[in-house]
Formats: sequence, structure tokens, C-alpha cells
Amino acid sequence: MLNLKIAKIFGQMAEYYTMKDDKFRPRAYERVARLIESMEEDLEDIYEKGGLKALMQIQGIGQGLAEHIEEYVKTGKIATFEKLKHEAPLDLDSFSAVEGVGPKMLMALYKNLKIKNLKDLEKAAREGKVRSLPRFGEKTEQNILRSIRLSREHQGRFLLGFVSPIVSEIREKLASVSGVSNVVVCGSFRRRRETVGDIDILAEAKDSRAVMEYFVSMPNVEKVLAKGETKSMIRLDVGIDVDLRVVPKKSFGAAMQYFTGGKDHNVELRKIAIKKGWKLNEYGLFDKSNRQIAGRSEESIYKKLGLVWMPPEMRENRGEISLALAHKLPKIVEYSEILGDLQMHSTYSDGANSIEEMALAAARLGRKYIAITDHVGHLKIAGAMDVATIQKQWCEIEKLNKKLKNIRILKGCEVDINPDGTIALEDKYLAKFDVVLASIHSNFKMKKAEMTQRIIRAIENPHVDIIAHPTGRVIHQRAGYELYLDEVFKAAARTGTVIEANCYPNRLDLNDVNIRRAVEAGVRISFGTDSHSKNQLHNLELGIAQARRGWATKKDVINCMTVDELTKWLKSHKVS
DNA sequence: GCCGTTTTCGGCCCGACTGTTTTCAGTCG
Repeated sequence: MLNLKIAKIFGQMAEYYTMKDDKFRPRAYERVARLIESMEEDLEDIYEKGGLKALMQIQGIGQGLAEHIEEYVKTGKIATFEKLKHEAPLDLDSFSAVEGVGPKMLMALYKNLKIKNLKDLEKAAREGKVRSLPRFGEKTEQNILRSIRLSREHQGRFLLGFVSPIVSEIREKLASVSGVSNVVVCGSFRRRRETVGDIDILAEAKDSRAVMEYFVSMPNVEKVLAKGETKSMIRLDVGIDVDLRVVPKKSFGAAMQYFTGGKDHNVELRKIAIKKGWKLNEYGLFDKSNRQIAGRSEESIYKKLGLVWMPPEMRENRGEISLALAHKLPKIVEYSEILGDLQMHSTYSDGANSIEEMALAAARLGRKYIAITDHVGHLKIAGAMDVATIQKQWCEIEKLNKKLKNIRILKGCEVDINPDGTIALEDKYLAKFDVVLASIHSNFKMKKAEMTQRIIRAIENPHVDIIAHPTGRVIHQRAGYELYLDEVFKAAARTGTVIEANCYPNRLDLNDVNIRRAVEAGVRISFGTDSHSKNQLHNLELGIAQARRGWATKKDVINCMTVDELTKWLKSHKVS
């Protein structure tokens, strides 16, 4: 995709301008790089449709950057970037995962030692050449070597679902230290991003030194990266970094707000403060005479700035600030409003637990209903059921529904969408399920238009209630199939077909951004954990979090219906 | 390079920690 390529170039241009000691270009380039990275519309499409003017409509893109984009669309290159690369032919990519080595250091290394890539750097550091440069020393050299080593082992971000149990454990440990009165995990974890780069923790404590001492000597600490009176940083043996800050009570809300971010959201808030002649930082909101006027609670900060408080999941600078200023924030779906789980597997196909075990475990988590959606069709590798087995499963579900009082089990299935868009089970069988999920499990590499048609044809089947894991992406593994999602959403809205927000930790498919697009297109969303064992049922929370990040409201989510409402609705929602 | 109910020019978010230095630059979040 063109957007990612341009984002990368702008990111590198930002680094080059930093090397040149340009104070403001780096900011402009980096801001736009991050923006177009997460943008769904293709820059090429925007340019083809509306030219430079359309590009300049995008916040942060002016004449200059629009022309760069135009040049790239037309020629596949940006001359200014080529010139910068020519001046300092560095393999910036290779350095990106190395912590503590920024553009300024790279420039010094290149000028003095002709270091162009990671290999050069490692060699020079090993040979002790780095320490001889001005403002470098032995420690810096050692840090560089360590960073290089670590960048090879654990680069990138960690799945939210992977980080969650680690976070809970640390939080409990810290809270048990005597004198500690408050522990809150902030950062992208609190915003519930699908992946988390590091863990940011705030604590309120009588004796900050004692907490820091405890923190850096916890088991599973592989390395202490920094240790001070108010801030320390460790790396756990699993490779993730954890920051701890001890904050005074009167600043705790300000610190929560500050460290929860997101970065762009915070920048916008600080601009609002500046306009009022105030200053906002992690210690509070301060007026002209530097008197703290808010900071004890997060709410106080937002209120003083003229905004309503908002859930952390919304704080991504995706329009929430202007809505909060106008007191017009949407009321996003609450975790407690989700009553059921609409995708899971049992021993009838590739699951590890019986239907009864799944139902009991789900009931313990407070679910009012579940759909058992074992594979049918031709996914034999996942133990797809044949027609006789389906009959047997229905009998078992009927018996269990009589026996179990706290939870209802829906007869569901997950059926393959064939390459031509037909469904891998005859309509006469599909018609008898309470809920039918259709999904793609084969022939991922089709042309974009063909894949779109394939899914739309499945959507048009009157028996298909839900399209499961609609993009097929797997975080850190595969990008998902090529697809015109907006057309899929249009077809889903037209036919009353539901689109799943799959809650499996490395799927989360739809993701937050696409959930928002779907909802805006008038599509209903369903949550399914896709659990293959009862130990995965808790993942529902991960999907709900992404839907909250996508601003879905209660009415957008079919899992908010009671089981009676839902079964009734499922019989009549399709429009042909 | 971007942007404007402060400005079409002159601003652009802010602070902690480290390592290398005797006062601060670089990196990070």
C-alpha cells in the first residue's frame, strides 16, 4: 500500500532533518507520517480524485507535503528525499529498533566513522572505536551493543492479550508494598491498543525510594534501564519494558491523563491550555502565575479545559477533542453491556472442551448466552462436522439448555465461504441453525475485486448472519486479504448482515479503525471470542475494547441484546 | 513544513534521566 511507503519516507525525512538540526520540519513530517500510517483511505485515490487540493484538506498536510505525495504517486520517488539520502546514505531502517540511538548520534557516527548501517555500528562498537568520539564514552558504547542485541531478540510491540496478565501481576505486587496507596497502569495499555510497546505505571506512595527499590528488584527483572527517585524503568525477561513513576497526590490525575496519552491527544490538550494562557504537564494544569488549578483528578483537568471526561479508549486524536469541547461525545458501549459470546468451538470440531464445559465457564464469567459455532463445510483439518454430527450436537445443546439455568446455548456454526462466494453447506441445513457465521479459510490470495465479490456474495446469502474475522489479518503474522472493505460494509448494511469483531488476541478483526468505519456505514457488529478452550473465553474484553476504540455504541452491537431479543432478531434481520 | 476566534509571520508540548560533561545535548515517552 502506498500510504505505508510514503509514511516511511516521511518518517525518514524527519530523521534527516533532525540530523540537520532543523527544529520544526521533523515534527511536521513525523506527524504526517504517523497520520497516514493509520489512515484507511488511499492517498493515491485521494490524489486521483481531487488532486493537490484534496491532499491539502488533510490536517497537517500543506502545499509542500502534498507536492511530495504527488511526486511519489507520479514517479515513485521524492527528489528531496533522494538528495537527503545522497548526502548521508544511511540505512535508517536497520537502526529503527535500536533504542537510545537517535538521528544526532547516527550523524556523528557517520561523519566520524563512516557508519552506515547496523552492521557497521556493531563492528565499530566491538572494536572500541565509538567511545573515542566527542560526547560518546565507554558506557554509551556498551549501551549501543546491548541495544543491538536486544533489538534482535524482541523487536516491536506485544499483544494486548499477552500483556494483560503480566500487568495484573505487577499491579498487585506494587499495590502490596507498604506505603503505596494507589497504582494505576496507564499508556497504550489503558487505552487498550491492540498491541502495547511498553507498560507505564503510576503509583502514589509515602516513600518513593522504597517503591523504586522494590520495583527494580522484582523477580523476572532482566535489566534495570533507569532508576531515579520519581522514575525507574526495567526490562522484564519476556522482553517488555516497564516504567514506574511515583507521583504526589495533588498531581495524580494530571499524571494519569498525561501518561495515558495518546501523544497526539495530549498535544491537542496542551494547545488548548496554551490558548487560555495556561500550562499543562504531568503535574497539573497551571495558570499564568504558575498556580495549580487542576490535577488531582483526570476529570478536573478535562473540565477546566472545557471538555467532558472521556474513556481512555477514545483518546487518539481522532475527533474526540472537538466533540468533548462541544459536549457531544458519543456514549460508547460499556463492557458490562455485553451479554453473550457469539463464536466458540467445542470438541465437536477443533475445540478442547465439551459444550457443557464451555457453557459453564462462560456462565462463570457472567455471560447470559453463548453460540457454539463449530466448523461445518470442508475445513476437515479443523474437524468440520458432517450432517449427522450436526444433528447429534443439536440434541446435546437442547438437553443442556434444559439442564443449565444461568446460560443459554445457541446452535451456531462457522462455515467456509468458497472461492466463488457460495457457502460450503446447503441452505436447507443452514436454515436450521440459530446463527450462521461465514468466513474465509482458504484461497487468501485473490485479486482485491474478486475477494470483495466473494465476500459480498456470501453476505447476500439469506442464511448468513455474520461474517467472521472479515479481513483475515493475524497480528504480527499476516496482513489479511486484499479487500474493498467499504463495499463489504455497504453490502452488509444493505442486507442486514452482521460483521464480527473477533476477540481472539492476535486477530482482533475487525480492528478499531475498521469497526468505526463499519458502524458509520450502518453495519451491526458482533463479538465472538473464537475460543478453542474455556481458558480463552475471557478474551471477550479485548474485542469490546477495540469496539470502544471504534466508538461503537450499544445499539451497534448485537451482543447487547438479551437472548430472547437476539434469537427473535436473528430470524428477521436479513433483507434481500 | 504547518497553521491561524491571538497571527498570512512567527510561533510550533514538555519534562525525566543518562552520559558526558562542569552546564548540557540527546533520547524517550
